[in-house]
Amino acid sequence: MKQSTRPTAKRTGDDSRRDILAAAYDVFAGRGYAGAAMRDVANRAGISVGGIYIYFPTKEELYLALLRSEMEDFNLYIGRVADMEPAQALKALIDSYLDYAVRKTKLVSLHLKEHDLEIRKPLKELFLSSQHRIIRGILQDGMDSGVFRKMEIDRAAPVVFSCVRGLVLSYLSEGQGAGTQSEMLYEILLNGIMEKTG
Amino acid sequence: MKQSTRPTAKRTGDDSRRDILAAAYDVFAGRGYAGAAMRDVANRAGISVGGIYIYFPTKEELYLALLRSEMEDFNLYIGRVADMEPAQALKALIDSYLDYAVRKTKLVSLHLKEHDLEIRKPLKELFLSSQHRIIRGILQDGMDSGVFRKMEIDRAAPVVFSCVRGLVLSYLSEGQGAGTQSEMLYEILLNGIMEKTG
Amino acid sequence: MKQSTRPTAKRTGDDSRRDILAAAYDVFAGRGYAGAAMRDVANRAGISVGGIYIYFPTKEELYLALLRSEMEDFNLYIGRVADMEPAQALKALIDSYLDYAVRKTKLVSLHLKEHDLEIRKPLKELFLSSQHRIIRGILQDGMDSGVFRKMEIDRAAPVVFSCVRGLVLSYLSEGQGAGTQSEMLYEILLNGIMEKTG
Amino acid sequence: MKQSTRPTAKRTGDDSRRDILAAAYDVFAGRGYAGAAMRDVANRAGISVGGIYIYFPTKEELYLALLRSEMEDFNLYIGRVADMEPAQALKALIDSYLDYAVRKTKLVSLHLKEHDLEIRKPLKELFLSSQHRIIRGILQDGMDSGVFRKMEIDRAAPVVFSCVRGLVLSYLSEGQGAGTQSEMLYEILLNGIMEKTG
DNA sequence: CATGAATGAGGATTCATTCAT
DNA sequence: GATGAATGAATCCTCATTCAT
Repeated sequence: MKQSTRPTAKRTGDDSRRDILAAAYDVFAGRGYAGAAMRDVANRAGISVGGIYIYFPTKEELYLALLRSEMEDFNLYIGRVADMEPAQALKALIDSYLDYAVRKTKLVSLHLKEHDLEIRKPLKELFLSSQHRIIRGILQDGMDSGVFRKMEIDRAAPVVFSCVRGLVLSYLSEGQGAGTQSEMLYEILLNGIMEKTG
Repeated sequence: MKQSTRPTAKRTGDDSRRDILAAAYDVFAGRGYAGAAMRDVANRAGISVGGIYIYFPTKEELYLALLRSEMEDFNLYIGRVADMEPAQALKALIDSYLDYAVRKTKLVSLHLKEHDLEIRKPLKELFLSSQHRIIRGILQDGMDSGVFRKMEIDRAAPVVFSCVRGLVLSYLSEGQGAGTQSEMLYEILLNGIMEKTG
Repeated sequence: MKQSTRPTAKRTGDDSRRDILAAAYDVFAGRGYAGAAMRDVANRAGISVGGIYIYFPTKEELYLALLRSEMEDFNLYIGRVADMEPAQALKALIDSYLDYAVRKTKLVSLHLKEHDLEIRKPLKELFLSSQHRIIRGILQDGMDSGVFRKMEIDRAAPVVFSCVRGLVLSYLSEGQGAGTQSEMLYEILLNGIMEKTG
Repeated sequence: MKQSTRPTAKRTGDDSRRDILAAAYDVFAGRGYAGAAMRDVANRAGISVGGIYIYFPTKEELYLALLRSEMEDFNLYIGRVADMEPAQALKALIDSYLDYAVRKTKLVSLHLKEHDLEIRKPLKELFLSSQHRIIRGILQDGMDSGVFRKMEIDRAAPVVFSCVRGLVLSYLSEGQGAGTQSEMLYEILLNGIMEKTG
C-alpha cells in the first residue's frame, strides 16, 4: 500500500559511473589495490555491490578506469605550460606537479604504490612519453632561444623529469615544505651547485 | 582431529631465519605487503607455514624484520662516500643509489609501494635523517673548499636527495639507461641547465 | 584469484538468521564455545561460511545472540509461576526448570559448560537476578499467607534456587529420573528430612 | 669450553609427571579442554613440548590422568564424613563440598565445563555412584537412629546430592556467600520451609 | 538498472604431534 | 630422558563475484 508519489531522484548511468569512480579513488588511494574492498567502494558510492559490476566488469577494470580518468585530468592540468617562456615553463612544471600532488596526494601515492602493477603498463607508458615530450619541448625552446646551454635533449629530459618526480616523492614521503623545495629545485636545475669560475 | 606429521630438521634456526627473510624479500617485493601471502613465503623458503611463526610472530613483524635487515645492508653500502672529495662524493652517491637499485630492484620497489604503510614510519624517519645528514656533509665540504657555491644547505640537501631518489624511481619505473642517466644527473646538478653568461 | 560462484537466494534474511541460530544451538551446545567451528555451523545451517558473517559479525556475537534469544524464551516459559499459590508455584518452578532442561538439554548443558566465559557475564547477571526475584516473590507470598515459616528471604532464596539448579545439573549429568526427582525435591524443600518431634 | 661442574638438578620421571599434571591443572582449568594448549602446559611445567609426550601419549590422556588424580584427592577429602552422627555428617558433607570448591575452584569449574565430554563418562559414573553411596549411608543411619523421618532412600539420596551440588554450582557461578549459604542449605534440608502445623 | 544475500577460495594464525639431535 | 624446530590441518574471517528478485 505504500506508494511513492514523488519519484526517487534516480541517478543516470553516468552519475553512477562517476560516483563509483569517485569512491574508488578514495578507497584505492587509501588502501592500495590489494587492500581495497569492492564493498567499501560500493558503500562509499552509495550503490550496491552488484551495482558496481554493471559499470565495471572486474576490480581490475575499475582500477584501470580510475587511472585513465585521472590521467586525463592531469594532462589537462599540466598542458598549460606548453606555451610559456622556457624558464618560466620549467618553474610552472615543477609547481604544477607539486600542486597536483598536494591536491591529490592520495592518488599520486597510489600511483607510487602500484607502480609496477602489470596491468598499469600500457597506461604508464602513455603517460611517460607524454611527459617526456613536454619537457623535451621546453628544453628545445630554451636552447633555441639561447636561454639554456647546449644539451643532449634526449638524455637531459628524462633526468629533469626524474628530479621533478623525486620532489613529488619527497613530498609524499615526508610531507613538508613543498613550496620552499620547489623554489630550490628550480634554482638548482637552472644553475647547478658548482661555483662558476671565470 | 588427529594429526601426524614428520618434521624435517635439516637447518639450524639461523639458517631458517635467513631463508625466510630471503623468501619474504621476494614475495613482499613482488606483491606488496597486502598482496603477499604467508603461504608463498613459506613455500619459497622451503619451510611450512607454521614454521615461519617460530621465527616471526606476525606478518607485520616479518615485514619489519626484512626492512631492518635491508636498511643495515644499505647503510653499509652508502657509507663509503663519507670521506671522498665533494664532487666525487656526489657522483659516488648517485651511482651507489642506482647500483643498489639495480642490485635490489625488487626491494627498492617495495619501499616505494609501501611508502605510506603506518608500521614503516619509525624506520623511514631513521633512514631519511641519516641520508640527509650524509648529503649535508657533502655540500658543506664542497662549500668549505670553495668547489660549491654558497647555498642554504638545509634547503638544498633535501632537494639533492629528491633528485637522486627521483632517478631511482625512474629506473624502477622505466628500467632503462641507469648508467647514462646517472652521468646526466651529475652534470645537471653541478652545472644546471642555464647558459652561463658572462 | 578469480572466483566465480553461484549464490542460491532461496531464503529471506530472517529465515537464514533463524537457521544459523538453530545450527549454532546444536554446534555450540555439542562442543562448547571454543570447540565449535563456524564451518560446522554453516554446514548445518545449509549456508556458506561467509553467509554467517552477513548476519553475525563474529563468532562471539553469534554466541551472544544465541544466548539472548534463548534467555527470552526461557523467561517467557518461567514467568507463568508468578501468580500461583506459593506451594504450587514452587512445584511449578521446579517442574518448569526440569521441563526446560529436558526440552533443551543441549542448551542448558552449554550454559554449564561456558558458565565462566567472560563474554557471558552481563547476560548471566541479568538472568540470575531475575530468577532470584521470582523465588523471593514466592517465599514472601508463602510467609505472608502463613503457609511458609518465617525465614530470612534473602538468604533462603539463593539456596532454593541452588537446589533447583542442582537438580537440573543432575539431570544433565546422569540423565535419569527427572520426574521422580522433581517430586522428591519438592517434598524435601517443603518438609525437610528431619523427624518432626512434638 | 663451558663446563657445568655442578650437575644440573635433574628431575626424576615422577617429578616431571607431577609437574606436568600440576601445570595441566592450571591450563585446563583456566581455558577448558579445547582451549588448552599443550605448549602452555609445557611452559608452565618447565619442560619442553616434546617432553610431555614422554609421559602422556595424547592431550586426551593427559586430561584423563588429571581427572583421575584429582578424583582420588577428592575421595580422600570427602571420606571423613563416613563415621559421624547423621546430622553432623550432612553438615560436614555440605561444608566439605564447598570447601573443596573454594580450594580448587578452577578444577571444579573444569568438571562443570566438560561435564559431557565423552571421554569422561566412565570416570564420572565411578564418582557419582561413590557419592550416592555415601549419602545413602548418612540417610540410612539417620533413619535407623530415628533422627530422620522415613524416606525412600534411593530417591532422596540423589536429591540431597543435587542440592549440595547446586550450592557448589552457585558458588562457582556467583562466587559469594559460600559460608552463609551452606548454613542455610543445611537448615532447609533438615526442616524444610513449610510451617509446621500441629 | 539496482539490490544484497550468498558463495567459497584464500588469508593469517594456532596447535597437537613428531623426530633428529 | 629431554629438546624444540618443524609440520600441516584446522580455525576464524574476508572479499571478489554472481544472480534471483
